[in-house]
Amino acid sequence: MDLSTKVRAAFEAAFPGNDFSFVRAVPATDRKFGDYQCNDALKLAKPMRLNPREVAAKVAEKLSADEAVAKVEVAGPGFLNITVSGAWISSRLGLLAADGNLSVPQIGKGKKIVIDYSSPNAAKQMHIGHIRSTVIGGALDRIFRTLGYDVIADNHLGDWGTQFGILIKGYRELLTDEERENLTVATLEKCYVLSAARAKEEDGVWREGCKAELVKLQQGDEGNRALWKRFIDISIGEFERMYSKLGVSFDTYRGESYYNDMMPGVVKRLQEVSLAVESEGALVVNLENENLGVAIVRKSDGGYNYTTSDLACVESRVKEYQPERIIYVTDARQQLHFKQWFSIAAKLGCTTKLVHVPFGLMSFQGKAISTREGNLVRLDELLSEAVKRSLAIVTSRRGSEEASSNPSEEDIRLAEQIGYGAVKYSDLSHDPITDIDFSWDKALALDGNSGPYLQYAYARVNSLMEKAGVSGVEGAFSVEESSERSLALQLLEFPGAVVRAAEAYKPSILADYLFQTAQLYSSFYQNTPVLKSDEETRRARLNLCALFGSVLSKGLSCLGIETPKRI
RNA sequence: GGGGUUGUAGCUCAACUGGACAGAGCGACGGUUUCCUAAACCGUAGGUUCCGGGUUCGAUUCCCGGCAGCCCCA
Repeated sequence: MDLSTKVRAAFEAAFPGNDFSFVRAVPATDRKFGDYQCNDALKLAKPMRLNPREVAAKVAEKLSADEAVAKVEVAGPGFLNITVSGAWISSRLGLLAADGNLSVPQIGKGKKIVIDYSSPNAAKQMHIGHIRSTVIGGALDRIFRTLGYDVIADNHLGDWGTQFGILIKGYRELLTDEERENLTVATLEKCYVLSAARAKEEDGVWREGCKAELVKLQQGDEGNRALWKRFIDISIGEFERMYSKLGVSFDTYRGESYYNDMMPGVVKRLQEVSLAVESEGALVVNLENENLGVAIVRKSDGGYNYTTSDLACVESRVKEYQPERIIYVTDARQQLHFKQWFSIAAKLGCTTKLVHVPFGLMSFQGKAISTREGNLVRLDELLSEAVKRSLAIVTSRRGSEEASSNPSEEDIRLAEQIGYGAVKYSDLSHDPITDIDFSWDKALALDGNSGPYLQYAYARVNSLMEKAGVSGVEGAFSVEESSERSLALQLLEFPGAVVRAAEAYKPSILADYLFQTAQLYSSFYQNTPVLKSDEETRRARLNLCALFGSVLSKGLSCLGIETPKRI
């Protein structure tokens, strides 16, 4: 039984007949107060018209009867400070180690959720602005799966719209045969820029040509359709190269085009229930009484916009999957848009929980990232730089000239794991809502609170276990010294950290937990001998190390970060 | 003009949803490799949590009013 349950039971025993479901024990803010604290006696005192210290004292009396509790004290205005027994900690560690999920509760069992993230535009290269949605979404994806949810990861590609008219025209007339043969996203991007520039330069003929290609595409012309399909396939192929480096993968790539034909139906339904009304030629939904302004669902030229396509998309997903909720990971600028269409969806009878997870803007050199600003750093450029920097350290640690001038395959692979881990961790370790001004040094930090710090801790624990000739937990745990105790108590918090990260939609909560855990381990490692201690202590400490390794590895895998066995 | 969001150490960020003396990393200064990987560990310095009110036994956290940055809408 976990401690919160025990404390709750003590409240129940002391004051029968009340609802104590909110009562919980949390790790003590300061170890000198004990291992755990409970502040809930203070909340009860007023409604019960009792002195808070007396409430706490009565609960303490009941609690002290429990053999898991070594000491319980009432402090300050009515805090309960609880010290648990070493035996209890050991038995809890045993439960954690014995469970394949490390006691992470399977609260999502039988529940389906859709997570919509990354969503780059087709035919354009990914850049550092795409990291956040991809990495945060990817982490949430893995965290929810760890909690037992059946997750459908969907990539809502920008794969439809006027840019394809421009692209097709450019492809037909501006590219060389060779470029057409070996088509890449970089070529497509260049092709788009050239063609768009020409259309803009008052070249009416060119512009009309682009428009004509678009119309043909929309009307299902076979040639244009095939070309479009090819652009999309090439784009996805290249995106997947990035995704594999970032540790994410998608179940579906349903871009805007997938929902295109459903939009008239959505508009029709909006009109049927009189939600949408004509205004200056456009069709709009007025949400002013909710302070959400006005959402346009069909423009005056007959075109649709994102509100309509998002409504079509949600209808489609609900019909196909009946998910418990749908999570959208996009930048914070879109908050109003999401509030608007969430509200409309609810009015159309959608009962699925819709969640927008907004993240802060990424800028570079103080400016929003854009081609126009010329501050666009391509994602593959960042990732190769990450590998380059970690490779330099990896090879220098090898010590030989040979290793640094001619790195082995193995070292390169290691440098990739470290470099990508550094990039991912630097984003995931912050609250998503924080704005980030990109800098190479921040994105590629290799020491302190960084991905490599965590990977290093893992490599060390792994090496320790190898030397000891053990592969995992064997036999009982035992915690004696304070460095063991601190680490042990921290390890017990792992399931809670995963749950909190999911509830708040913040992978940063898990990242922060793992960093703190690794810090406690590093300190333990430095100051507490393992291999050289006597047989009994050695086995117990090795168990603690093994469990730390499992927690770290599972936690990092939730963040999409690899844990090499050796660094 | 309306709305959202952020404001915490020199810099980058935490603070488990209202708890005890606000914690880390980087940077600075000092120390630790005959000992399980020094990408590490230990220590020192550094704070009016933007400002002013309010609620509360208790506020970085909640409420009201300002100020500043970023963003969205018109």
